[in-house]
Amino acid sequence: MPQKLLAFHRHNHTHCVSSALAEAQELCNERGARLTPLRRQVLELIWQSHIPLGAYALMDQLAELTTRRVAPPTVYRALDFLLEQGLVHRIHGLNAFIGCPTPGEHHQSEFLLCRDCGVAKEIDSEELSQAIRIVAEADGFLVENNSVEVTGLCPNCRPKDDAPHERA
Amino acid sequence: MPQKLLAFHRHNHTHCVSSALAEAQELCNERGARLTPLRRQVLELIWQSHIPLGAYALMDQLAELTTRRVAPPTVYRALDFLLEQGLVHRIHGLNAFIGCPTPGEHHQSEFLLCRDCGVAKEIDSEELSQAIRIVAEADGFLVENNSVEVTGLCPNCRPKDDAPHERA
DNA sequence: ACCCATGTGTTACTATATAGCCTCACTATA
DNA sequence: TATAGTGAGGCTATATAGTAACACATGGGT
Ligand SMILES: [Zn+2]
Ligand SMILES: [Zn+2]
Ligand SMILES: [Zn+2]
Ligand SMILES: [Zn+2]
Repeated sequence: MPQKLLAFHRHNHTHCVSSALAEAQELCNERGARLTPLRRQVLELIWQSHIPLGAYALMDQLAELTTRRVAPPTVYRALDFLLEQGLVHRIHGLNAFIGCPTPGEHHQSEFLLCRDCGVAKEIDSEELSQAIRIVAEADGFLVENNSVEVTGLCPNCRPKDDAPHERA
Repeated sequence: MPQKLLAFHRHNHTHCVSSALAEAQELCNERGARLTPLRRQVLELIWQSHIPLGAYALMDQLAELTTRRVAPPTVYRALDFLLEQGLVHRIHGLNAFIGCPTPGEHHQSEFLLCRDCGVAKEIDSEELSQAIRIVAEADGFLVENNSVEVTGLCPNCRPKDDAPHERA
């Protein structure tokens, strides 16, 4: 299983980062898009964890790294580029951004968000997208884009109440 | 069919408003919650159409109606109350609020959003919620709340390309 | 050399949301 | 009746998120 789909489990995250960056570079090359140093750096910062990162947090980290002041437009422009290229997704409910583990393929923005540890896991379920399409079409609605943000507790943070039998 | 589920179709919207307000009052009575004049007025303003309304737009309208200055906390507190009572939903992708046509029942926040006319229609599909639960459970994720915002074109705004046969 | 397109720096600003404090009205006791 | 508690809402200020507009730089084509 690809590391990048293991957000909720212990995994070699260094591999997530390096493969995300490599894939991004490759995609941009194919498309003639320019993954500039700034854009790459922003992407790398977003991939530092599986927890969505806000634009201003990103800005601060960037400022520390470059030891220069970084203004909002700088980071928002980089984010816009990454969003256009499908390399990151925006999590509206958190005003934050998260790296896409499967860029390149057109897909929707569908996430499980743990309210305790903050980790976001992208879900890519044909059944789910299908269910949405069916509901929409029943209303004569033409779907262009969907955003699913499911909040709850990830396997690490949910109570282990499977066997609460008070065994002495 | 209840008026309030006809967002995309011509309907007697006055009835949406009056029944929403009546239902809200009833629910609040049952629960011992206080639907104060301000809260009622905010709810009524939100129900003025099926287009989600931003907090600041709401504020301005409220200020005009009362001919007094209205500060953000006033409207946000009313909105918080209405959200808690499940009388309105927040549309994160638009930073806006919309009346709930079926308050009382516990349900998720799932919407079709027309990017052209702006109308939002709440969808209440057990299949969709089910699909989400299944996907989440496959990851060991405990769902607490889900937010689905499907963007596209409503039946009125989508191109009528069903029979584009260029008949003279 | 020049032009042009694209990316980034910079300032200023708009938009959205919250913190904290005060007063008022209502209610529950003493 | 006094009085303390509670919750709603007015108010100022502030925090957080996102954008507009202009200046400058680079790099490629002519
Ligand atoms: Zn990882
Ligand atoms: Zn993705
Ligand atoms: Zn209506
Ligand atoms: Zn609802």
